Amino acid sequence: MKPASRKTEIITTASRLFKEKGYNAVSMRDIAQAMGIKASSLYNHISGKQEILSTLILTVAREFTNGMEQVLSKKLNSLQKIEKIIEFHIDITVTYSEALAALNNDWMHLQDDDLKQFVTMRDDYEENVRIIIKEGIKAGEIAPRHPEVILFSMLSTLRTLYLWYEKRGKLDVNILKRDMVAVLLKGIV
Amino acid sequence: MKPASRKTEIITTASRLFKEKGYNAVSMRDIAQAMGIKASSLYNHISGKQEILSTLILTVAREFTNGMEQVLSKKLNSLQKIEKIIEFHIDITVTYSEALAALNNDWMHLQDDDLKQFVTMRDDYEENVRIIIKEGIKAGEIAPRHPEVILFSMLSTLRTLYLWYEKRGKLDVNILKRDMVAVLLKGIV
DNA sequence: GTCTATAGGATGATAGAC
DNA sequence: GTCTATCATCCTATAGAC
Repeated sequence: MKPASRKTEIITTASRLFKEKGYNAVSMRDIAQAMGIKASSLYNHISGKQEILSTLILTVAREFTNGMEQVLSKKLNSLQKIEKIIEFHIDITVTYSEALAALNNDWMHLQDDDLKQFVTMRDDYEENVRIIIKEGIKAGEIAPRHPEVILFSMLSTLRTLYLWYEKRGKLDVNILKRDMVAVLLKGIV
Repeated sequence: MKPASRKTEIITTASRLFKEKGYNAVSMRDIAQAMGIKASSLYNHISGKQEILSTLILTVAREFTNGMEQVLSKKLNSLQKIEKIIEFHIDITVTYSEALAALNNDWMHLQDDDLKQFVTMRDDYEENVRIIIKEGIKAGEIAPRHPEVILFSMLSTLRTLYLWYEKRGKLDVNILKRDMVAVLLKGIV
């Protein structure tokens, strides 16, 4: 294991604590204590608490945006696109499971331009999934149900996967992808 | 509209603010200001901030427990039970949409016995759904996929419905129930 | 790169007047 | 039932010694 930079260490330590208690319930003293140093020492590596939050959230948000761009750039039908989306969601969840807690629960504590960037990325992302679902319904690949219900059901499952992945972490990622695609696409009946 | 008691007014005001920013980011001064009074006046009606949180969360948690008891008391097959669960989740979401934010995101800030009560109710609830799914698989009513994937997919969709219900609030509750049952049971294909 | 000390402000809660 | 005044504590962040 290569020794991570101090800044990286701060961010990963903070993300673990944010996941447990949320951004506002974790103090700079908490983060420092978990690292065995004093709160004031943190400021030698980061500009403040906000930098931790925006680094965490925007890094992962950009991963989602990249994943979506990859999917859109390929010649696939709607169902294949949705399968790919499910798969890269699972990949991102496995890689960034702690940061996803902050992204889901603490994004509203971002400030100014960071907040705007995040909201734009999130809305664009959602709109792209919405378009894919509507195209799929029009093409007869997806059942003609309310597109918003499909969109919501799919995204809420994928967005909260991080909460659940660790508990049942023994599950192989490929089995998870296969079963998740099956459950979301074909239901449980 | 009957004038709600001051205590009720505090709790509903707080729940709205908690939903926007989370328990720890909302101060007693914020709650008071939203009601047009001073923070110190709140303490004539409630014992403290913790009482607001535990009232909010435990009230809704008991609704879920009641709903589950109702379903378990009836002679239904597994699929019928799951349909009923989806339906009462939607009913609770419509009635308590703001409190559900606190239940989902701020339950870890409950203290002592309130925290224990909540965790017990949540775990019991989850275990009951798990048992129903496993029975359904055994009876051949539910597809033989990983029960934990089914459990998670269903509960994560239902638990975060509150986030989404208001945005698309025009949607009729009965249409929502019908489409949600269809999407969760039969998938989107 | 970490420390001690501390500034400057917000927070939950209480006491007591009206 | 609400107010003003206040306490004790916590918070983020900075200054400066080592």
